Amino acid sequence: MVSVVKKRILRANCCSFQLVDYAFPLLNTYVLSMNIGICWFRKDLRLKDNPAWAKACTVGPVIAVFVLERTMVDSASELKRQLLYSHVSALQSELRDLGGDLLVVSGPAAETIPELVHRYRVTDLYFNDDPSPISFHRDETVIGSLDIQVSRSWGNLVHPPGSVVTNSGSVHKIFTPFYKKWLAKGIPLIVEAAQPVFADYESTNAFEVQPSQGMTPGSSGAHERLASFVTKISDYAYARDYPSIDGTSRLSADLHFGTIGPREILNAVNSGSMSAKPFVRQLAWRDWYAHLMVTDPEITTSPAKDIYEGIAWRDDPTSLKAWETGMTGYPIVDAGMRELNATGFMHNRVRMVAGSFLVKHLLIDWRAGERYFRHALLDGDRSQNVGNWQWVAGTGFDAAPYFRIFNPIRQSEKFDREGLYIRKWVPELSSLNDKEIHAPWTINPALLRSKGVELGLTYPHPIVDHTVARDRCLNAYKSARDRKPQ
DNA sequence: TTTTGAGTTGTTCGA
DNA sequence: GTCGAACAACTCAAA
Repeated sequence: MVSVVKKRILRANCCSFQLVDYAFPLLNTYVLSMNIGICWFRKDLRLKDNPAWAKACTVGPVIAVFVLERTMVDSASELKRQLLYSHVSALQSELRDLGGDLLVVSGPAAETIPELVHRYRVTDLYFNDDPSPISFHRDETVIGSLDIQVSRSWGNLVHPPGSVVTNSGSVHKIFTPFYKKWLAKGIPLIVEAAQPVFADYESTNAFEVQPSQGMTPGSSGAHERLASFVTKISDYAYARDYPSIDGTSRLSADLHFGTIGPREILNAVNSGSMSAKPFVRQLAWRDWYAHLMVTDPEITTSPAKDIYEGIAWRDDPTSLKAWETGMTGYPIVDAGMRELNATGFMHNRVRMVAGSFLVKHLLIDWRAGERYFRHALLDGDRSQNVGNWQWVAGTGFDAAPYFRIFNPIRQSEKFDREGLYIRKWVPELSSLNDKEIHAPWTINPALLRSKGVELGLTYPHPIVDHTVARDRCLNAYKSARDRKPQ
């Protein structure tokens, strides 16, 4: 489906002519020119609290652009792709309500942006930066091919990278001191955009949007989710640990796509209050992981702590597949992976358990898990995903110590005591009682059969033994540490 | 420069 | 069943 929308020409307020030094500085030749800006929307699919958009609106006629790149499509699950498309469509509607439009183009940004700059005689490019080195490299390439003004902002973090540092100016490697400094800076003001003046351009749709499944897309959806979370934020500290309770903010995908910014969230949750504190702390973690990736881009693909460079990861595609598909035989792990595959979301507590299981029980490289999560999670974001996987693997700054190995059975008993979460996502075990459901292999096979469960047939045998896997993991990490004495 | 205290989310063992 | 210690020293941050 390709719909072409002819744009109204809006020139009424278009009076931002100015004298600029143009093309021949040595001759000191001034010509009468007009600024035309592109606001390049990426992971900031909103108009409110968007510094790039706010700046773009102050200068002259503006063209709102979204570039759909191959890499974006390839690295995302079908669910994630559809969410992206529906957020982009929502932004397009918002812009149309303002009398403008979102120009959606397909192709590598390094080609499409320069083409647009040429076609519309663009003089200024605005966008919000992304902490991922892959995005950064792309942006550098785009900028390098242009000879126009470029304005970059940090729109999706509370405080920009480099602004929260130790007394000696370095980036914190421990979270708590970072958090204290971050808190002390307060909440930055939210920038409001002026009424935009749109340049004359046409929009085409580069993709088809499926009717959304439950989740209201765009900024309005994000604000609905925020409003609903605000009413129960005082329960967050307790409720967030229990996967059968809907106690988390469910704002992670909005933060990833930028349908809402963290500063707006901080304002809405009354961030100084005691009840908001544990949640605000999580937003600080988000900033920290982004800051670390900007200063230390290598952590995207290698351990932050180099003593762990030599861990002898196992190459085991069969186990990896079992993990990905929720067939490990550990009910809490499988429930998590199945929730992920079905919905594009996984509860935070279960992410830790499932992540730890892959890295420590299966001894599979955290990068394999990082790739899978980033693909499948609607909120899958490079800086956040890498930060959290390095935390789980124990290889990150201020990460879990290597000997802290989650016991998937204990975690299940503790945080899904009644098996509600497991029964929802692993229905073949739903006939088991609260005691039996966490570790079905410990139950008498005849009893299991009487409840319609036969291991190896209706549900897998556990692919590793907890105690054996735990020892194997400890040894693997220890020998990596021994090999790299420091 | 030296010193001191602190460090997301756990598990296991033995008293 | 409950409790404290060990896990393992190490790095970081700030006084």
